[in-house]
Amino acid sequence: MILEKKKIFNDFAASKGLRSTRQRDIILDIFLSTHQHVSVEELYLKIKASNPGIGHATVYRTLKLFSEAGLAREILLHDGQTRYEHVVAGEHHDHLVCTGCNSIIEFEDETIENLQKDIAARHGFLIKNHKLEIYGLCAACRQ
Amino acid sequence: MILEKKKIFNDFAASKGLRSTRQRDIILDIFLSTHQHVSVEELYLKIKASNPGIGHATVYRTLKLFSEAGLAREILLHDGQTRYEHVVAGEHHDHLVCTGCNSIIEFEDETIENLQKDIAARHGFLIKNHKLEIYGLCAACRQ
DNA sequence: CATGCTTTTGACATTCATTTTCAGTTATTT
DNA sequence: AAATAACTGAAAATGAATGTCAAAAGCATG
Ligand SMILES: [Mn+2]
Ligand SMILES: [Mn+2]
Ligand SMILES: [Zn+2]
Ligand SMILES: [Zn+2]
Repeated sequence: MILEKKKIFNDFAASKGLRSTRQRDIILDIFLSTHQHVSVEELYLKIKASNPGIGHATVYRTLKLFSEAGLAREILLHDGQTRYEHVVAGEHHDHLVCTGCNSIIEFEDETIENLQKDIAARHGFLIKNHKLEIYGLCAACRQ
Repeated sequence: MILEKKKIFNDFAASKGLRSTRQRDIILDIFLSTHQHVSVEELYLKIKASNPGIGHATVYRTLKLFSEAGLAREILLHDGQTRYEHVVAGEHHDHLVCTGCNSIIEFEDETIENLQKDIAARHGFLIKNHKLEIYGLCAACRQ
């Protein structure tokens, strides 16, 4: 799984003529060790703990590369911080975002996905990606 | 229509003990004269053209009030600028956003809305609001 | 309509996430 | 090893949005 992801990135890097660097290896390792929906700052702090030398800019730049490589997906919720989540090949999901405790519940709904395709088709629109976020209170926070 | 919206705002202002000011009147007039999805900066520039005195902060503050009053809805697309659109009572729609020409197509789909409610219910989640944005290329930009 | 109290305003400073810059470092090719 | 090009990180810059605060304006009261 992790090796597979590293291979995906290496192949992407090779195809783009990118160099293999210590920083990219470290950032990838640490990104792969995180759970869903890490903010750049969270990741940066985690990286800095073991590798004090690595700078903000490099983390930002590298996460964008992961995103291009198809390893990561950028998520923009409503708190002004960009988050990244792991991409699982062939899978897609959307989010229920709790504004009480900031937790995120993932869901998939094929019918919604298909309806989106229908709507786009009806307008001659070519879908690149989409975001469906439902904001509210999770079961725990409703009490 | 416009008078009705002004009344909604006046009632809201009254209920909140807000004062009636020249600036709020002007900003409301100009907001009501715009079409969908104006960015704060666009609106600010339009306002400044006829009323050079009005400041950025006031425009930001006032748009938030319109939003609270139920006249306007905040929209956060992927360009880092907050936009506002007109709220039509009892109506809701989502957006197809063209990344080629920045145009926005609105759509409504009751089935999607209901499926969202089902999903939320299944997770014991209380919906406050949601956003569904489909990014891609409009018919014109696909050519 | 003068007074006094409270809200509002706007210039300016500040914040905060992200991006840019650029000189020094490092990876890769020869 | 030298040449070349990409990469890095510190610091500065950016840009949207918010906070500050003294002056201005709205509103209630006598
Ligand atoms: Mn997710
Ligand atoms: Mn709209
Ligand atoms: Zn919660
Ligand atoms: Zn277009």
